[in-house]
Amino acid sequence: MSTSTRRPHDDIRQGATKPQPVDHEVLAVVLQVADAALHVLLWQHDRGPAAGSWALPGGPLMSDETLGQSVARQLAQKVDVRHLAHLEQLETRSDLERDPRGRVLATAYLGLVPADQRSILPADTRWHQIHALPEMAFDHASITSSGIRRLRAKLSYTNLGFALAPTVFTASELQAVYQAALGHEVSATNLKRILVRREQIAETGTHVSPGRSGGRPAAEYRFRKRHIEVTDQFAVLRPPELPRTLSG
Amino acid sequence: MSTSTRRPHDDIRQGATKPQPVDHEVLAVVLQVADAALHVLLWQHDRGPAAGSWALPGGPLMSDETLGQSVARQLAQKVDVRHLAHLEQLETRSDLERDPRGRVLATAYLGLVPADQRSILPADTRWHQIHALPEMAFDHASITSSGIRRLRAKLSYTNLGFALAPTVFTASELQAVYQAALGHEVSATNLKRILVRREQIAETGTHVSPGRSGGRPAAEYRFRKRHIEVTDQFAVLRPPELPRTLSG
DNA sequence: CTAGGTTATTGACTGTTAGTCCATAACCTT
DNA sequence: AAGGTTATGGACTAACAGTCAATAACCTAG
Repeated sequence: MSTSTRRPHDDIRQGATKPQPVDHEVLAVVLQVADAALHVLLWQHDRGPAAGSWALPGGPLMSDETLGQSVARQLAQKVDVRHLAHLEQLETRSDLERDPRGRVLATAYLGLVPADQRSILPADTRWHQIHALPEMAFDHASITSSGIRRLRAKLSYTNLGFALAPTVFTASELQAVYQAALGHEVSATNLKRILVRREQIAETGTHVSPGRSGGRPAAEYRFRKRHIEVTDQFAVLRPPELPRTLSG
Repeated sequence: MSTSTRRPHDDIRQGATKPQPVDHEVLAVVLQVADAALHVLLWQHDRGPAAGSWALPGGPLMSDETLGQSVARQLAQKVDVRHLAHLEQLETRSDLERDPRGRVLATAYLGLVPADQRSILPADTRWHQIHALPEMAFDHASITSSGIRRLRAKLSYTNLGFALAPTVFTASELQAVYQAALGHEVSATNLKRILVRREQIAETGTHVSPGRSGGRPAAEYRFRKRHIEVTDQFAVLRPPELPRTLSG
């Protein structure tokens, strides 16, 4: 103990290396579907060791804010944060060499913007297709991959689609969003049936105004919940007392 | 923008709050099944503001180690780390008030010990049943809940059972492990069939030596992989070109 | 006004996965 | 040998997912 006030625990062995405070930054992998492709928000360094390369939005953690507050504050400089339908913590990177300027821990977040939101971006900021990424700073490419992997996994067993789809959408539009996000073909028929059965989406009762497509007007749907929930369907080996559905 | 100096890197505006380095600690939620119950490893504070209450193993991050190295090093003081069959990052907590001694970020890990490993513990350290937890320090109870939630989810859609079960086990033993970890009844017949179909476990060809139980000798199994893998079965809306099985 | 094009929707059919139950197997002890 | 105990496998059902084709509801061209 002694009189030092800067110790997480009471009893710290002194060694060659000390538990000294470390710089900490926040980063965000912000994803949106547009033009049938998944995009990530990046901004371009104009100086420093990574000048010219593209980086995830973020910046240093301030002393009086939580990580969540920090990422929201810093994202606000790049995109309208009111457009973010979802924001969750992803992981914390701690490689000693991840930033050549010195040791910086980085906590990454995953943010999702619905496909119908149009953001006004600063001059140094752009959406990039995930299949045509530019040269990226530090470990940001790797962090981006983590974010995409997390999104794809959660699309399968949660209702996270609400954060990528428009508020109201047709089965075709939803299919296009999932297809772009998952990176492979998706059947609109099957997708709609699965999400209705899981009670993630419901018909609004309205239809697309006829004449726009030349075909039959499509029924419109919306997600029933706009916060993340895990599909219980998916929970293999569920408790025996719970009936799987209300039927029979 | 323009000449504004509020940029995440290179150039930091000085304000009321500064991006000053912050203390960082590592914590571990180490879980093991024993006596038909899930247990978590805790040690008891003998001084400081949380004296008497129980804490997760961990401690301050040193300046020359990654978070993963740090948690391994600190866990070694409480348990034989060679027993850990799995260790993964869980989340980073950043509440300003999580530790009354001052601001400390904490990155939590989830560690798993197979049921047949017997650890020799220090005097201040004990396994606690998760349904009979003592008073816990700071936000450690909440972090423990996160770890348990993560374990239970991953037991459903990954082969993470390998990290809780003994190397070789019978269907009954596996059922007991899953039942304790999941916290509800599990059918041994169904469990074995599901894990065999997913190709997570396979028969060793051996049987339990007769005479120990009075009944028919049980066949023994082992997990085929001892690193985590996601069940592809579970991936709803999988790519259409992939056949689901080899049949047909 | 009708024929044919386009998109959407529904239902039928199939195969896979999971949950339950019971008969049988393989050991034990008395 | 009978009866107890634990393990195993098969039968059955239900739920879930994937595919396809028929039909519906709009359009435009002629």
